Formats: sequence, C-alpha cells, structure tokens
Amino acid sequence: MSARRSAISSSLQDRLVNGLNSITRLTRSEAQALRQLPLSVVSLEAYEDVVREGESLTKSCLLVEGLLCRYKIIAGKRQILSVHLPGDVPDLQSLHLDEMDYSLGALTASTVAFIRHQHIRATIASEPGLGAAFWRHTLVDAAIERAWLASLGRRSSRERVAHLYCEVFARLLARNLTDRESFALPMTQIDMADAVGLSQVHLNRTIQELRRSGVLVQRGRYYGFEDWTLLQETADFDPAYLNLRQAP
Amino acid sequence: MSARRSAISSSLQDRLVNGLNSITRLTRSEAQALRQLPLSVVSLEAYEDVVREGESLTKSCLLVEGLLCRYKIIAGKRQILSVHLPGDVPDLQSLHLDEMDYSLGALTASTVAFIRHQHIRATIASEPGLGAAFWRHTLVDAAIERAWLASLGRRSSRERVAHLYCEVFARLLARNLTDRESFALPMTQIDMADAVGLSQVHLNRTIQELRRSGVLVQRGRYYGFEDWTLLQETADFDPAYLNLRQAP
DNA sequence: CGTGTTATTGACCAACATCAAACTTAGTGG
DNA sequence: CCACTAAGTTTGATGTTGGTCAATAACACG
Repeated sequence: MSARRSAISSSLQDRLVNGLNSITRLTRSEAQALRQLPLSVVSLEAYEDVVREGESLTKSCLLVEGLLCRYKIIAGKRQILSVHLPGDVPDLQSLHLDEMDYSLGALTASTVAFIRHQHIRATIASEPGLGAAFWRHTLVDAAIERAWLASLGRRSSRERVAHLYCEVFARLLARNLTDRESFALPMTQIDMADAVGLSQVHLNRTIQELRRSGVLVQRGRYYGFEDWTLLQETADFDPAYLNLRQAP
Repeated sequence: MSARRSAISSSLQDRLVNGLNSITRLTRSEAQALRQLPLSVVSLEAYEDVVREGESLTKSCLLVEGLLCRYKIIAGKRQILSVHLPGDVPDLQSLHLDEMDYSLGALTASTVAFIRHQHIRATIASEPGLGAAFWRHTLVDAAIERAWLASLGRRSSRERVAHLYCEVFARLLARNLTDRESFALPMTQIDMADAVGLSQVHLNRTIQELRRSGVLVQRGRYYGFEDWTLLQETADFDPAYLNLRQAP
C-alpha cells in the first residue's frame, strides 16, 4: 500500500456522503459532519489486501475508487463474500467486533481512505443520527450477504451469476456511479468464480451460456448487459433487500 | 401464535441479558435497564412463522425457549440462513431496516417475547452502552452468516454438517444452555438439509457417513457428538468468528 | 392400531470439479 | 512497433458430488 497523508479534502468525504445517501437520507448537518472527518488516503494495486482475517483494527476503510471484496480462505480455497463499491465502508463492523472474521482485498487498482474509529465515534456522538446511518450501513451489508447465502444454497449457476450482475448494477446506479449503457463488471472470471462458489472452468461455461442466450454481452474485456428485464428475470432479482432509496 | 400479555417478569428479560452477555460484558446498570423492558410473550408451534419476508416491523422478537430460523424461499426451495437460540433477538435489524428481507420461523415449539422498537430506542437512549451491545449483536449475527456463506461455497457436505453442529454447540455453551454431555441438535433432517444447502436425501447419506466415522452419534431422535476434537477437526471449526467471551 | 411425518434405500441422471492443454490478450522491454 | 511473457480465457476429457424420483421402513402420536 502506498500511503499519502492528506489534508481534509472535501471530494473524498463526499464519497461517503454519497454512499450513505444511497441507503438513507442524511440531514444537511449530518452530511456536514461527515465532511469534517479526517481521512488518510492510500492507493492499492489489484489483489493487494487492506486487512487480513484475525487482525484487530482501530480504523475503518472508506472505498473511494475501485472495487474491493471480502473473502475467506477455506481449506486453501477462496470464497468471496461480498463486493464493495465506492462509498462503502466494508470493514465498519470492526468498530464493534474485536477481530476481523474475513480478509478485505482489492479486485482492481483502488483508492481507499482510512477513518480512525475514534473519529467515527466522535462524529456519532455529535450527530446521533449518524449512529443510525452507520448501523444501517452494516445491516444492509448483512442483508446483501444473506442474499448471497441464499443464492449459493438454492440458485443454479446461471441465476447466481446473473444475480451478481443485477446486484452490483443496482447498487452502482443508486449512487450515480453508472449509467444504463456503459455498465460492465470489471472482475476476472477467476474472481467471479470465487464469488459465486463455482470452479473457474464451470463459471466460464456458465458465462458463455448467458452470452449465447443474450443475457450478458461482452463489453471490452468484461461483460455487461443490454436487456435489463431479461437479466433481472433470469436472475429472479428483486432489489428490495438492498434497501436502496432509488432502485432500478 | 397464541399471545399472552405479561407483567414485567424478570426471568424473561434475563434471557436477553444472558444472550448479550455471551458476546459482550454488560454493566450492572445496563443489565438492570434490560430487565425493565416491557415484553409480550407468545407461544409458537413448530414451523409457525414469526414474521415473513416483506413485512415491516415495529417490534422485535426475543427468543426465550426453543429454536428459530431465518429462511428465504428461492424458486420454491427454502434456504435456512441461520439458526437462533434462546437469548437471541433474530429480527433486531428491523430496528433500522424498513422491510424484512427474510422470514423468521420456529423449528421447534418455542416461546418468544416481543419488544417494541420504541422501548428498545428508549433503553438505548438511557444506556448508550446498550446501543453498542445491540449493534454488536447484529454484527455477530452477520459474521455467523458470513461463515455459512463460506461454508456453502467452499466446504464439502461432511464439513458443512459438522460445522453446523460445532457452531450451535459453541453458542449454546457460551450461554450455559448445554453441558458437554447431553448436546443434541433437535432439527429434522429436512430442516438441516435446507440449512446446509443439500437435498434431504443427500443430507441423510452425509449424516450416515459422519455417524459411521464416529463424528456424530445418535442421541434419542437426533444427533450429537461424543468427541469434540474429532468433530471440530472434521469441520475445520474455529470459533473466533462467533465473538464469544467464552469459547469451547 | 392406524396415520402422518421422518428416515432410509436404490437407481439413475445432471451439475459441477479437476486436470491438462491450447489459445488470447494485455502489458513489457528492446 | 514487435517479440516476449504472464495472466486470463477457452476447450476437451473424465470423474465426483449431489439432485431427483420412487419406494419402503421406522417412528411418534393420537
């Protein structure tokens, strides 16, 4: 990680405001309080870890740019537990848990900004509504992981992959980080396989099938979609669990 | 559900104190505040639902006696997301989320006690430490679901089943609801199959295999274990994610 | 004793993993 | 700009795990 201490720079905190605003309605003074948070910016290369399972944290990490994922290694095999987008604070739960139960790594080159727990606590103390907002953030996160859990247990590989695309798209859209036309999920098939609990070979065949039936279309190096309704139907996707203020 | 309003009865709230105490250290005055919470007791038959996906709640449910589970129905198939033990408040997240993203049902005949959100909020306001405790409760819950997610994605059926036994045992032990000798998990194979994401037939064969290799032993109608080390090893179980104050 | 639920078995098939090799693409240094 | 390299993707062949269907056995309960 290459670190670079920063003065308080408003654009970074705005990411956080934007992220929280996608799932709740911040008041003007709450947003203002967030913009005062001292941050320390770090650049990450793809596949670099932010934290590892077992560590104890005194700061949490705001994703500013890029794509992070939570993961666990089980008997040498990696399972990706969730995917995180700019505006997320993926390890916020470390505010109240002693030890990380998963690792957090970058899927693409990314920028994160660390926020010390003491500053989060102070901000919550001065704006109690932010306590609810942060708590809600961790709860939405849990709801997303529940959806993945149900997916892994009971959905076919086709549905699982389509569902992942739906979820990420809906979340990006809710924070105005994509338009309907240019969406593509910049994950390698290896990573996506670990996210949906398949082998890389089988994931590849699943994607080919989705491509053949027009659900996914190649967008440069990665895949996106052209027909939202079709994607949503093959995924059996209902965005309610995302608790977004503005769902697709 | 057969309802029966209750006067403030200390033994019920003690369940909650006991549950929270297994993952955090409550102060005397926090425990005292919890014991003042007004509750309304309800008895459930096995397989009765407490709430359904999509509902909005103004009260949460403390499990007093029995066994509850979260579940989702995906394309007609049920996936159990977590198992809840006396002292848990499984739908606590409804305090900050608008709509249930899962259903909550009884696996065995159970007793629950509803707590109105307004009373929870008032209690937190008077004892801010309880805000952290409840938040932590929802976070531990999320960590447990992450462990299930990783299990479904990357563990064999043998390991998955053994892991479920380990988890429930560790959680029961941490709140003194079992001793080492008499533990048995009172779930039918049908329910357990839905919990570990297998078909009922295959789960049956998995259990037989675990039984043949001495990992599980029949205890009356259900199964338990005799050799904790063996169980733990076949499950590759590490209780850290449970965030218990006292792990096995 | 029935009767309904749960557990068990066998036969068969589909989904998915693994292994190994070939092919593509993006990025690198000359 | 081209060869070279490493990473990612695609393909084929083969074996394993786990699902489905259907029938039977074992309980639990009234």
